[in-house]
Amino acid sequence: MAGQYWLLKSEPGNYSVDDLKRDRSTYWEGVRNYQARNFLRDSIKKGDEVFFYHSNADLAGIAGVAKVTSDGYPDPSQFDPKSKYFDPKSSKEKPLWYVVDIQFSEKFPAVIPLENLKKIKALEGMPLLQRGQRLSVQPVTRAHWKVIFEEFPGR
DNA sequence: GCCAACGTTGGC
DNA sequence: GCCAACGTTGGC
Repeated sequence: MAGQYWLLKSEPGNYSVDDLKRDRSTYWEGVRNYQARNFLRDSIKKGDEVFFYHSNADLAGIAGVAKVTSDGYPDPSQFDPKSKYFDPKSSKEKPLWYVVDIQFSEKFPAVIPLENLKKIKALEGMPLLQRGQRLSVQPVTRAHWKVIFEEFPGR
C-alpha cells in the first residue's frame, strides 16, 4: 500500500519542531488515549509521512513535516516508574501504549496557523478542524495533504 | 487563565 | 450498564 499521511500534535513547550530538527529523530512517546493508541499500534507504518502540529502554543498550527521510520512498538516510558508517562496498569506481556519512530524532514519557514487552515474550503471535513476534536494522532487524507502544500507553496 | 468539549473513572 | 464527577485538552 502507498504511504499514508498523519498529523501528530505536540505542545512546543514540551517538544517542538525545533527540538525534532535538533534531534533529527525521536519516538513519539506519551500518547495515552486509546483511539490515538490504536492508530499508532495498528495503522501508522514505516514510510508514512506526518504533519508536525503545535498545539497549546502561542501560534497553533502545522510547524513541519516528519517521516515515520518504524511501525508501532510498545512505548518504553510506560514501564519506567520514573517517567511521567509511567502506567502501572501496563506490563511487558500486555503493553497498553505504543509509539512510532519519526525522523525530521522539514520545518516550515512559518507555522501554518490553524486559523488559516480553517479558511480553506478544500480542507472541510479534516478532523483537525472539527469542533472540540482533540485527538493527538489523526489520519490526513492524501487530498488534504496535497491541498496544504498547494495552498502554502512557500509554507 | 478561562472554559467548552471530551475521555475516563467509579459508585451504584 | 448508566451517568455524575472529575481530569485533560487545547483554542482563545
